[in-house]
This record gives sequence, structure tokens and C-alpha cells, in this order.
Amino acid sequence: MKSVALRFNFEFNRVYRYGKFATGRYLSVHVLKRREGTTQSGYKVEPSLRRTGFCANKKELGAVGRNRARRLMRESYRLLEDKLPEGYDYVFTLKAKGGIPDFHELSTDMGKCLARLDLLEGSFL
RNA sequence: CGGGCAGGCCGAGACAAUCGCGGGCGCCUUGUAAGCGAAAGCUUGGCGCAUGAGGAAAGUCCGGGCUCCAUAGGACAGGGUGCCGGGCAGUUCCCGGUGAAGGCAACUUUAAGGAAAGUGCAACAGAAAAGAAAACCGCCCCACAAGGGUAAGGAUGAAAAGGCGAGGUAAGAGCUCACCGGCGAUGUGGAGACAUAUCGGCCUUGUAAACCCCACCCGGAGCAACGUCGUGGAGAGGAGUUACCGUGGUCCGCGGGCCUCAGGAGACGGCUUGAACAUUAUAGAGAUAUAUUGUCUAGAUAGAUGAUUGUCAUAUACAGAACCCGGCUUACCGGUCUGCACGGAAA
RNA sequence: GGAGACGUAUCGAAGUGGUCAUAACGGGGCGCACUCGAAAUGCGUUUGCCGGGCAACUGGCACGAGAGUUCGAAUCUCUCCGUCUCCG
Repeated sequence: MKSVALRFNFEFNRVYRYGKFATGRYLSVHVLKRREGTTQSGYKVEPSLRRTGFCANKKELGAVGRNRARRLMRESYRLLEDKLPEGYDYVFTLKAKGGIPDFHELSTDMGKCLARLDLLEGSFL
């Protein structure tokens, strides 16, 4: 099943408040298992769907840097997607300080964070 | 050759391969990969095709289009602009010229109307700071003082009542004269700003990015505008109709003044073909205009351009559309082209 | 995305063309008094940066930054920078 984006502020806040999290060197990961019958814009969300949000600070990086950071995170997520369990909401946030990291370092960092939350099927690397 | 001045163009470094993203079109699809539907068709999916951020997308400083409020109307208040002519849909923009300032020059800068329409302000210092004024030192008259004359000199100040020279005088003074500057009148040139010549009286500080005067311009709000559909839950029943509400400074004026809905989750529309871009020709000094032919060039909605490998150049700046245009301003690694003046060398 | 407002000592702020901002006034810091000790109160003092001087003291630059108008700008005008508020 495909992934879909988180949209509203309250959805992000729900993940931040009630979900588990892990922090790596470049980013932090928040994860929450959705309850049955969660709705979005009045429609029921498919229980097998993964929902994602990618965040970066515009003040530090500028609009171009923010987009660049989100692209790298999205690409990293795409490579790991098949190993992740369904029915969860994921939020990935780039740390405010430190600029934009190299893709390989970011990708490894994300893998480590998810492994620490016992979400990855099989062994990483 | 050197250091300058002015203007233009390019700018996610380029190419190839494999995976991936956005919207568009086509096919699977006139009975099908899955679902809904009576059907037309719609949603999702797969495959293919072409396409997909900027010169500033930025700041939001101006000007519009568009939408709603009246087809945006009058008065006052308030605000903007300000040499002249032209361009433009329009502007605080652009082009050409005039004056002034800077530079050897190419060239650059310029909110540049009015200070004899009126009012205000000009601290400190100074005798005096704007009156047809004033005597602190000095100078002169007088034997000295008292008194008077005197704005040449000193002193103060950002600024001291046209400048400088000669005559003149007791000493002085536009008191008189030449030149220069300013003002006014007349003539000439120019479309005009203005330039220039002659004559006149002998002159009246600066500040209008202080109030103001004159001329011209400006109704308000913004795509989170606005329109359509509207879940849960809560809400509404009254009869004021010369009230009240709207037009976001005030008054006038204008519109609404009702009937079953209004409405704050959310969804959809608005959303891209336009004062568009490119080519050639003509007119013009130029901005630009006209004609011709051709092109369709992002429309996302938590927000689409990434990853890996290889080769070449070399470590690649500022930086991301959000209703759309035209300007201005600001940020920027570099590359490249054109013209001009100055200095040197050679011929 | 759009519409506004505000930047002055360490903090909150006044000052809106002229005697150096005595950087007013309040808070904070420091010192003294009161107290067994503290709080509160009262009095005094300190409060930017770069220099000069052995010292008492003294010169220049500073009102977010840079230009302009003016004799003179924290104040008026323009362009940037930063912070905050409102509209969904």
C-alpha cells in the first residue's frame, strides 16, 4: 500500500504527543500506531496506509534548503518503505542546527533510528 | 598594453544510463487490473508519450488587471506626485532634452514648482538673525568728554544685507561708475524647460523631505478576495420598516430591508492565453508603435526536480512559482560580447 | 500568501529638529545604614564601544544598518535588516 502525507497541525501534534520517538545525529523520528477508524477530511483512512510528514526549518536553511532537506528525507524513506509496518504515522524532522547532511549519512541515520524503535523488518545493513 | 566608464546576454555546470515525483494527454476501457453505478461515466492502478521554478520566483516599494462592496457618485478631511517634451493600460517607471553639482575625459548624480500670498522656525555665540534694522571694538567730526556720523575693517556665527575695483568723502556708504551675480521689462531663437541681447531701477537671508500656496492624481478592501456544496453539534421566530444593516475617515447620496435559512469542519471552483513570447519588415534620435508569420510555455494544495554510477569541465553564486501582469529596489560565483574616453608604446 | 506595528544603557521605557542623551523615570547590579542575620525601607553609586593620561580626568563614535534633506537629525525622507501582531 502507498504512503500518504500528513496534513493538519493536530495530526502532527498527535504524533508528537502520543507517539514514540528516536533521535539520531541529523534527524529525529516520531512514530504513532493509528487507532481504528481514524478519519481525514471526513473520510476513513485505510488501515493499511502509512502516513508521513517531513519537516525542516525554513529560518535556518531558506526555502530552497528546506525543499532540498525534505527531498533527501523522502528519498531515504522511499528506500526503507517496504521494510516498515503498515498502519503507522511517521514524522521525520531535520535538526535545526548543522545544515544539510550528505544523502548517505542521512539515510543511515534514519535506518538506525527506525531500528532502535524495533520497526524494521529484518536486519538493517 | 594599462587602469577606467557605459550597456547587453548567459547562469539548478553539461551529457548518458537505472530507479523515483507533479499535473496533462493516450492506451488497457464500446464488458475490465480493482471498486462504484441502471447507464453515461467516475475513482484507484499499470504502461507509453511529451512536459515541469527565477533573473531576481525575494522585498511588497509603486502601477494595473480580476473579485466584492452602487455601473464608484458629490462635498470635506487625508494622502501622493512636482524642470520640459514624449512613451505606456498606468505609475514614484522608461526615453530624449534643459539647468545645477562632481570628474582631465568617457560619463555619473539630481524629490529640480513657488520664499515680493501668508504664517512658523533659525539653538549657542553675537551689538544686531530679518526691520526699509542695528554702533561692541574700530574709523571720523568736535580741544577731550558728552553728543553725533559711519556697515570699509575686526570680532561672533552655518548664514551678517550683493561681490570686486575705481571715483567720491571729515570718515564712509550702489552715494556714482565699469565688470560680474541676482531681479524685472522688451526683442530674438526654441514645441517647451531654457538660452541669448538690450534697457531699467539698485535689490527684497535660509528653510517648503516645516505648515502652506499652485497644478495634476487618488473611493475602500483584498484570491485567507469572492462563488458553489455543506457533516456532527449548537441556533432562529420576530414585525422595529422615518428603525436597522452595508458601502472599513466624516457627511450626503445609494443599495438592502426578507422569508426559510444563515453558518466557523471540510470539499470543489477561482487557477492560467496573456497590455504573452519569438521572427522579419516599416516609422522614429530613442523609449516605443504598427504590420506579418509562428509558438502554447508549471498550475501544486503540507506544497511536485531527487538518488546512484560514468565521462568532461572543476568544486559551481544568490536562491524555490502559490491569482496574474508591468516597473522599481535589494542579493549574486563567474563567463562572455559591444561601444566610448584617458595615459603609454609603435607606425 | 496578504495586511499592519515596533527597534533608545543589562531589562522596561521617555525624549519627536537646537544648550553633549546630566541618555529622564522605573527595575536590576554594587556599596552603606537599619537587623543577631535576612527581607522590606532609606541614602549613595554604577551602567555602551574605541583611544589618550601615572592619576584626577579627558577626546571621538554610538538611538537596528546605510544614504539623503538641513547650518544642525534619535526625531524628517528613502533603501535594507531584525522582531512581533492580525486575517485561515
